[in-house]
Amino acid sequence: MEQKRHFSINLLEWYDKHKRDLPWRRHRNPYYIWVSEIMLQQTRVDTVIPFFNRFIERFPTVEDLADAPEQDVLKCWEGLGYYSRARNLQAAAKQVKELHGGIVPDDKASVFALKGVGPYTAGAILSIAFNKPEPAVDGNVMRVLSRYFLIEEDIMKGSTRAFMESLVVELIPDGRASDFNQALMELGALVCTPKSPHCLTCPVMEHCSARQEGKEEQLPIKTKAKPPRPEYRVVALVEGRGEHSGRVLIRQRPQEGLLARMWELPHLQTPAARSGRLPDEPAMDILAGALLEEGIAARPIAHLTDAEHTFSHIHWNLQVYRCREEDLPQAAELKAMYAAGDSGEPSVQTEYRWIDEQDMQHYAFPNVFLKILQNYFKHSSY
DNA sequence: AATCCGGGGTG
DNA sequence: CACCCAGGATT
Repeated sequence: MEQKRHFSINLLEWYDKHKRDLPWRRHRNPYYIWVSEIMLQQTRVDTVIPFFNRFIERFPTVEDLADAPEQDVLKCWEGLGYYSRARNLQAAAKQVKELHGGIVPDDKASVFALKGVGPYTAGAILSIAFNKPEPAVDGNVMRVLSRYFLIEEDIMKGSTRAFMESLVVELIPDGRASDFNQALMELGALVCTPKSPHCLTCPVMEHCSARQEGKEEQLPIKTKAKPPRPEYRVVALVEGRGEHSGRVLIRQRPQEGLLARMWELPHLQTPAARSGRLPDEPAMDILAGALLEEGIAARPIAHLTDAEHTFSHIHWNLQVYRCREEDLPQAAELKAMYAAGDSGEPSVQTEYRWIDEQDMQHYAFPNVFLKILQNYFKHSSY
């Protein structure tokens, strides 16, 4: 069909002139492409660039990544979000080292078998790094195609994605899979933007069906995500005394689940007051009780700050209280009990550490705790 | 097919 | 501030 031919030819011509100079485009190194594609999942190019440069500097090869301590990998990912991407990437690096001698495989089955690599990323690696005619359909691509071809199906449906993938395969010009897939995404990022697309500078405007129908702003059709549910939490920022003077208490999150194995300030969920936020006195009482139960010898002193953190499905409302380490004999005994007591199950004991500002270098925190800690150390004059 | 995973940008 | 961006794993 003429509309398809026009699209492929003009898009490629545009890309040859407008392609951005990006760190992972300076070499055709499959490892660079792979790392960049994982980072670019749900994350914008401008955000990714500094993280990518630091990551490659720290882990120049697949083997360096495979052999690194996981905490180093998480620390390098700190602030980028979706930390399972980092954990999966390292697990996959170990796969590549052991199964493929450290060489990123170029066959579909092997690439798809890598941890953290699904249909999109497999297609991106195979096409961009190895120029194989595989589709790499992400949000950008679905937006561009839904507009140009006036596809009014819900892009959240698997069947719509499958249709788009078959369409891309038809559109890839012989021998140009790498450039073509990158061009599609580049157009979505720079021209065919979610809001107010820049149709007047678009290389394929002439035969764009949505543009002709005046529907470009209405596409793509997409079911809305559910709003995140609110959660209310009280957080303890425990200031050490005596041998812990000038340091604060942090703990490591559980091995699995949300923010797995990252570090944080001790906190617990509380019921929501009518206004959401609990009044200080009850919140401090709850926190005091919880700290004691955890075997932490500390007492809440005063409200320090509030913070928020939004995940895709949860919205944390955090009330942070400055607490003071106490040497309560009861607490010490409780702590000893907890340490010695085992319920028979191989449960991992929560790790607690006392850290100062410099020690933060060694621990990976979610942004919300990173900011609370940085702000605290900046203003505290111990 | 539905749910669980962060963080930043735009208007 | 409301709204947007969305791949992969798991169940």
